[in-house]
Amino acid sequence: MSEALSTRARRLLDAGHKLTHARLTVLRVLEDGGGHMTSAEVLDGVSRLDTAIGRASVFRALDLLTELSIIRPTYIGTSMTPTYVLLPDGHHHHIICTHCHRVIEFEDCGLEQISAELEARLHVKLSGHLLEFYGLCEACLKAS
Amino acid sequence: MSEALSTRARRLLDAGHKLTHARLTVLRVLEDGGGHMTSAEVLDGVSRLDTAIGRASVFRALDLLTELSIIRPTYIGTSMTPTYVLLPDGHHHHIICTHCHRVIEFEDCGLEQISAELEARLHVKLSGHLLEFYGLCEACLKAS
DNA sequence: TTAGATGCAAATAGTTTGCATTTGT
DNA sequence: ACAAATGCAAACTATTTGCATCTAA
Repeated sequence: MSEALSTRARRLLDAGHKLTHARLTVLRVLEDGGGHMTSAEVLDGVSRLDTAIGRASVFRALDLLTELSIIRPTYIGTSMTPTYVLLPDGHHHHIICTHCHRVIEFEDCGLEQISAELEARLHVKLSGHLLEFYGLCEACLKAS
Repeated sequence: MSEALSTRARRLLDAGHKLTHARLTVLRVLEDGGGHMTSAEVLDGVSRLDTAIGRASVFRALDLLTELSIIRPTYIGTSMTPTYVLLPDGHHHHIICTHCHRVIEFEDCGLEQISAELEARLHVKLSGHLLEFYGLCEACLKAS
């Protein structure tokens, strides 16, 4: 492990967790996959890189990454299983079409200010956020 | 059904769905429960009101309500099962403590403006949103 | 060195399904 | 009247667990 640590790997370390092969592999799969993957896709990607990594470790890694606000499980569509979204700089924003379940991502929107205000007012320490809008995408809007 | 329809019931009708006993009961349980319930809690509340309502219908109702942006499944804590949140006026905002999983709700924050801007720019029709912040609550912050 | 993390496979539990029957409109 | 929704219970499938072993720090 002579190479520089990725920011996310560093956050694991800083929080007192070990940088294990399983965890780093899950992280890599999420990053390569664009950070918008179901657990099944992550499991698949991981075992493609290394058959020896167990399913349980993948779930444990996903839980840990969630705990650290590095990823966030969210529901897209009707499926009962979540999609994990990377929170690149601690945040993420998207629109979910409630009809075709397409996801449209968009850039930031000045939530830092709200975040700072909440921290001051409620005495909390915020590390990230997710903003989801629901509605009809252009195509479904036209079709309706 | 001579009484006035609740706004939410009306939305079901308007979308072409029937106002069945099962659906209305699920809605009522969610409303009475404060709109922050796991599927287990909803199932429990429903069968408390009417034993005859089947589990499957509850899940089907939750799916439908989600489709209509009346509720939104979200992950609190580490549990694999979602918590359903009512989107009272189409939106909801909360802070989730990543350590103790406490949920702190807060009031609006001027997202209507962003919403309008996105609608214009992306040609979509938005019906609601959910804004989640992640971080440490006051208690966990002090303890750390 | 040693607490923490892993892999395995069995156990669990939450959700979905198929279909005959009932219900809302 | 009749399409839509229901209840049932069986079938599924994703996730979790317990534990002996291994490994990162």
